[in-house]
Amino acid sequence: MALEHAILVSLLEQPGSGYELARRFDRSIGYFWTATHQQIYRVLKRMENDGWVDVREVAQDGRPDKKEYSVAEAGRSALSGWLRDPVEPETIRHDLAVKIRAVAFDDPSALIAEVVRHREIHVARLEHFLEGEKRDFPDPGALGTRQTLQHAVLRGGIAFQRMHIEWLDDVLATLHRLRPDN
Amino acid sequence: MALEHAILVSLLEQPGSGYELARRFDRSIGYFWTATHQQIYRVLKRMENDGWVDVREVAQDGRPDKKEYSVAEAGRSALSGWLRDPVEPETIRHDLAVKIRAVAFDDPSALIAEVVRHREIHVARLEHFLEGEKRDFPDPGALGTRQTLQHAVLRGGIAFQRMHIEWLDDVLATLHRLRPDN
DNA sequence: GATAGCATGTAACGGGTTACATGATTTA
DNA sequence: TAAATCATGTAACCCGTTACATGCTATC
Repeated sequence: MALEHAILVSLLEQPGSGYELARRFDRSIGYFWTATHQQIYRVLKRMENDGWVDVREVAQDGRPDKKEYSVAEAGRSALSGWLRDPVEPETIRHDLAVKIRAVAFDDPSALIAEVVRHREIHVARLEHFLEGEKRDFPDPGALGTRQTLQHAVLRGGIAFQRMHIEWLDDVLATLHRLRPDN
Repeated sequence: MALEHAILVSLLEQPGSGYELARRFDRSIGYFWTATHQQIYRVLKRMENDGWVDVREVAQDGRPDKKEYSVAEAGRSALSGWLRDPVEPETIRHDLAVKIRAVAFDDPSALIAEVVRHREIHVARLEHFLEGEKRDFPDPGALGTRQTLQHAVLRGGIAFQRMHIEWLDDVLATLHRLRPDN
């Protein structure tokens, strides 16, 4: 499990509330990890109980109060220990691949639309990532350590989207070859 | 959720026991989906209760009896309906990416070994996939529908491994640039 | 005699998803 | 006045992981 560690990294980069963390998981952290606010609040509470994070009530005007979390010493060393533990490479669970093999027992036409839809989503994500790259890392030669690492992770997200788009093109060509009448 | 649908596809390709399904999930289905025998037995029981699969007790000599499952009509139409429903593209959850960003607050050297380890695992998986390709699809021009689709899925797995290896090389170069003394 | 393979399960735990719930403020 | 944003949570359900459990047969 890395959600708690992803939260620790994000809070080390910048302390913030559960709500703010949820927004970060929609943006930069979303390049490699997703989490909903429900998950985040649940884990934050556990981390608070375990002494991994400190909380500070912050009054705001024109907005609800918030709880600002920051990393405590125990959290820092928990992260450090985890960094030294091996983690498993990601296992693939790809619904589309199941559907592709299922087409052998069904009509391909419905799947073609679905593959096109997925392709569009990956193209949109790629564009979003490329915009983020242009905005946040315009001069890759002149980055600090933190940004150099963030950029390397973002390049992984970009490569992931590009690979998907190419593979989906391949799948589409294959599906069309199955029915030349289409 | 696609485990039950992956099982349906596998049983359509070839009826079999829970044990046999578990082995298939270690092999060809493992290109795009993983599952343990515990999961499979649990889901098979549910599918049996729902009338998606039929069971037949098969006595064997020199081996324990087994329950051979095959797809029932209700299972076939459930799969057909699912094929027509949109599924979400995979969300990325990448522990290594969390670790990479965490390095900004820790020593990079431990991570380098971990990245090298991951790279080796992906190289081994790539080789395994390429062997499977050579063995099962030696003449891609002369495949039936089912195998053409299986091959397309396998090409996705191959592309996934290649992308990973390239990205991990990129990450390693980045980490080394952070510490030119290493 | 020990290990590996065949075959089927139960139980406990934690994580992820979805739905539900509240309440204030700002903007269209 | 309706919708969007800020902010925090509870509850239920299912899925995936890990550990435990049994017992037979074939091979080394």
